[in-house]
Amino acid sequence: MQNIKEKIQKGGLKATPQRIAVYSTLLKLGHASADMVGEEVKEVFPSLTVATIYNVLESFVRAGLVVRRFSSNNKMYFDVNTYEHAHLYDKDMNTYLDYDDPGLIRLVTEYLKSKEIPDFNLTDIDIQLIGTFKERQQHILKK
Amino acid sequence: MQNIKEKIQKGGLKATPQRIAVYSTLLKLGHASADMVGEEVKEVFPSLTVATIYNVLESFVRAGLVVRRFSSNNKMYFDVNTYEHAHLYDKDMNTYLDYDDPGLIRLVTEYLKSKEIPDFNLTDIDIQLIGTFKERQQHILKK
DNA sequence: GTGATTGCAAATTTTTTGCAAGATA
DNA sequence: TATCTTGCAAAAAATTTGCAATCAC
Repeated sequence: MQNIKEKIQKGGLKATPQRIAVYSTLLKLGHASADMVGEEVKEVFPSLTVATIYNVLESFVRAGLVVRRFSSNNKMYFDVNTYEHAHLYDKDMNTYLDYDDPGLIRLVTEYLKSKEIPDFNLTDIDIQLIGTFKERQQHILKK
Repeated sequence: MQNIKEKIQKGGLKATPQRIAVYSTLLKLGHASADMVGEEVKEVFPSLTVATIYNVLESFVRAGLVVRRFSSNNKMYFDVNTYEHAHLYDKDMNTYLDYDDPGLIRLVTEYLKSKEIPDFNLTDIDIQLIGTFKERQQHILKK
């Protein structure tokens, strides 16, 4: 879409085809590790290099288009949804699912407003609900 | 201490000197990446290998003595404090600090009790307060 | 004694870098 | 055109593996 291009430019970045491809892949995936993006983006843009993918993702983070996601395996994850939302994290599969519950975020934000954490400049709240999905995708083997 | 040995054995593991060294290092550090543990443990046990450190940490995780910490850089972190607590995460320095606020955890736990998340077996809640520490350690350069 | 654990070295996986060529605003 | 961005290949960083020697129980 055209508005992807605009978003990228609004971040002060040049809207190259590579960036557009990565961004729209991220929109599709929601949150993904660098190589999940790589796998997926190759479908539409086979010539993209890993190095470029990392470059692009890094530029997105700097521009605030995307946010680094936390994980407990040793991979960097990225997330396009910059609105506030929590995550369900499947610890067996290392996968994320958005958990969209404005009430939860609001609750915590309100609570923290009353506390003043000394010497800390709070910019973000990240809530992960850790567990496992019952059945469903359990047949997919961890590689 | 003697009770480190007991804790390790209580987890069904053999209390080897390496494990004792790693565990007491973790107690000292609170939470640390594998190579932070490595750096630190070498002081007291110089012959320890990286491979062993990873083995030991992995065995601790399996035994429930230690918990994998979430991070947004590409490193695995580990945490000995298995009681529930939130974390302050300094995004510039990639460091953690315990944020010990039982009220916060309780608040969220209570809230989620009322919700039933479909198909999800919730085992843990992880709250990260992301930001930067004002001054203080800012002079330490990121490597 | 026996099975679990260590340590080595080498392999894998993930991320980063330097730099020349190319594309964007 | 001037600057930013890409792509390559190679390096660095982080984690894992196979296997023989060793140790804890």
